[in-house]
Amino acid sequence: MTVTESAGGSRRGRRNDPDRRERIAEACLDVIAEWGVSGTSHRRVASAAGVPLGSMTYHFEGMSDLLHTTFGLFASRVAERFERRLAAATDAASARAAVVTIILEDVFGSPRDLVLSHELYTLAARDAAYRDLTTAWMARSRSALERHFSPRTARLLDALIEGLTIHRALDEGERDPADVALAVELIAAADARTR
Amino acid sequence: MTVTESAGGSRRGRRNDPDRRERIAEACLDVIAEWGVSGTSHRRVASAAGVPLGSMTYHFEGMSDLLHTTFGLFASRVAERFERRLAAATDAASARAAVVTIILEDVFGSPRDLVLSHELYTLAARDAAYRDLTTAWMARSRSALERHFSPRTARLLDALIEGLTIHRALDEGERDPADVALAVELIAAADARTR
Amino acid sequence: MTVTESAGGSRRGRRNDPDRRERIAEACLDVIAEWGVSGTSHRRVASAAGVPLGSMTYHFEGMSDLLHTTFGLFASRVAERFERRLAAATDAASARAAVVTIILEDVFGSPRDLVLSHELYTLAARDAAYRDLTTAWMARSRSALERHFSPRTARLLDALIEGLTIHRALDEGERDPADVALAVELIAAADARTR
Amino acid sequence: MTVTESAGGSRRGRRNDPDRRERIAEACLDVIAEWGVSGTSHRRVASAAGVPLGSMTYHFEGMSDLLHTTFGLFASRVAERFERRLAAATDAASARAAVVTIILEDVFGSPRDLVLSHELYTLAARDAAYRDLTTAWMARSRSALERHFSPRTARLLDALIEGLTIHRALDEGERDPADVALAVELIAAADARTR
DNA sequence: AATGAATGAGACTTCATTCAT
DNA sequence: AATGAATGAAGTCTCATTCAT
Repeated sequence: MTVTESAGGSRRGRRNDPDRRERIAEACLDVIAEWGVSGTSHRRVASAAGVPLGSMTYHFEGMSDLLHTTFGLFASRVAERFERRLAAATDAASARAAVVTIILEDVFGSPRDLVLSHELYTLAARDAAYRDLTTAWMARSRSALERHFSPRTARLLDALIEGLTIHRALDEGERDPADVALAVELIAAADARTR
Repeated sequence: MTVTESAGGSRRGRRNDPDRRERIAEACLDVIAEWGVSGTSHRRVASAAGVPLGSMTYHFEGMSDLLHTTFGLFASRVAERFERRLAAATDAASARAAVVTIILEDVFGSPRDLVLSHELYTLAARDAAYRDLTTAWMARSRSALERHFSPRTARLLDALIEGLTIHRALDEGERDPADVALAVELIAAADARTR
Repeated sequence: MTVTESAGGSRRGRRNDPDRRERIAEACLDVIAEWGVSGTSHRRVASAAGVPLGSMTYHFEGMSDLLHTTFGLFASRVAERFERRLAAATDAASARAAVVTIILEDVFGSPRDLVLSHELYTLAARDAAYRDLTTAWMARSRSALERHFSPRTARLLDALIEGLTIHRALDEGERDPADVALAVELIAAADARTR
Repeated sequence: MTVTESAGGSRRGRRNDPDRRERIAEACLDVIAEWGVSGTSHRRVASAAGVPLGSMTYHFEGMSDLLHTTFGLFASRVAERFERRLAAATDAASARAAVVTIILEDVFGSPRDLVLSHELYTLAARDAAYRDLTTAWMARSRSALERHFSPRTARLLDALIEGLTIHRALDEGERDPADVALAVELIAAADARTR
């Protein structure tokens, strides 16, 4: 193969580039984070990925295909981190602590992911074609929670995480981090009783 | 909304057709509901409102102004309904029932509002200029809840409503409506203890 | 824009260019003549008309609209010439001579019109949306012929004109102009008998 | 067709899949019938023929080569049918009947062939490179007619067929099939006299 | 011999905004 | 005060063709 351009001279060979598709999706994530779905164009993504414009519709059926692929990447990445957190918990108490950590650190801590989540939500709320992504994502979260909680509690905890996340993002007023721990306790406490 | 302008002295007038602006915002809401923020254009809104294209940039500074005004209208309308529900409650029990009703009927029941909410959330998550809208909206919700619950419980309930709403919208799997009532009970039960 | 506007003091403003649409159609005819319908693009027409690209879809709904308008112009222009020739004939003999002239001079004599005719025919053969143009055109020709011949003879003469035209255009072999006169006589001779 | 290449010695080979070229041309005919010459692309033809895109420019010099080959196939096929009809005629009367049949059934009866004919005509009217095809086609028709009619009558009959065909295709008004027989009689009658 | 990958040019169309009236 | 006309930029997508394999 012709390989990385650093080897060749000024020529930009790169004839076969099997990672091309993935690199584009990765760049697309950056573009969405910065410009929003509504500001995402083939041009901007191509430029961010360092590929010619014509490459976009060669590798992706169209904008929908590109967005779907990109958000699939994103959701799966976030879900993985979620799972890792909970897999590390050893008992009910540490599981509850893990949930609090997820909310306070993972979600509140990364504005980029938060923005991306909302972009996906909006897409999925409007267009069922993206709902497979959110459905699968939530299924993974729920499943991870079910290692430590009953199905019902898992559902409620997951919803709570979502709601706190949103309000943190959209409400400029200050919030007390202690609320998070309390809420988790309230919901999880039920688990002992109803399990 | 966009009070700034009409208050200023540099640009008087516009008093002779006060309905025009609002009619445009109303049409804009329809356009957003159908096409999304990303598909909303001056042309489409003008056409939906039955006003000439030139009218758009005459009555609104630009797209941001238009969107801000439009979503202000929307948020205020949804908040009003929320307040009305809770104002009708007479005691803690009926207040909890009101919350359940809000979730099951008002939110789950109107896909249009759900889509519009997400559009606004995404806008606000990315752009602080829209966060005054969401902040004010949530303040009204919280305040309405505080007629019956402690501030902390109000915050948690509000977050819960949000989270359940989202999951209902984005998860294609079936959900048990009874969960909603349970969750409200769990959160609100704390109120008695912590109040 | 640009509009070097010579004198004109109190003359109406040049901002409005009411002839714009027609000028574009005229330029489009040139482009089709040179590049064919298949080589006709907004860009080329805009450039030929000396208007900005954005002007194209402002003045015309789309390519179909542009082609339809343009060919309407063309057909009507050719039909006029046809009518004028026949209107000038005073008796059966001079009418037959007029038909021969039309074939030998008007049609054979202008390769441009011949090419344009074929472009329209192909369009109309495929797409019924253009058939109103050809139908109207033929109706005018027939009607002009009926000033001097019976309806049936008019139809046959018109068809003959068409056929000779095509063959002249597509057959590189030499043709005897006398054939044209003979054919017209053969068809028209029937007129005396069947009228 | 495109004999030039396979005859040359500089570019041997290609012997191991002789059907490939023809299969592509066949598919190209379908594509032209559906999309028109202007909508015909290598991609569409490759897809219709079930061959890889790269195969197109391998087997054909370019679009012109492809179109020329394809229309050669078409013209030869239509000419064959024409010849068969006339070869079956045994005397002047049955020959005239054959001509009427050709017009009424073969041409009027198959919209696909009509569209394809016009596509070729337009190509040939504009570009002399395709005129060898139409010239050869018409020579075959004329030759077939000359089995029964004088050269001059053959030419006129052929032109008449063409003209009636076009008018039938492009004029939405109703036509009387009897006209066809009459026209043939008028033209052919001359044959007896002038032969 | 044959082809999948890749690309730059250009296709049509929509857009927010400006400007003269 | 209000608007129709107009435009340059940018949108998505398709294309013929080249090239490395």
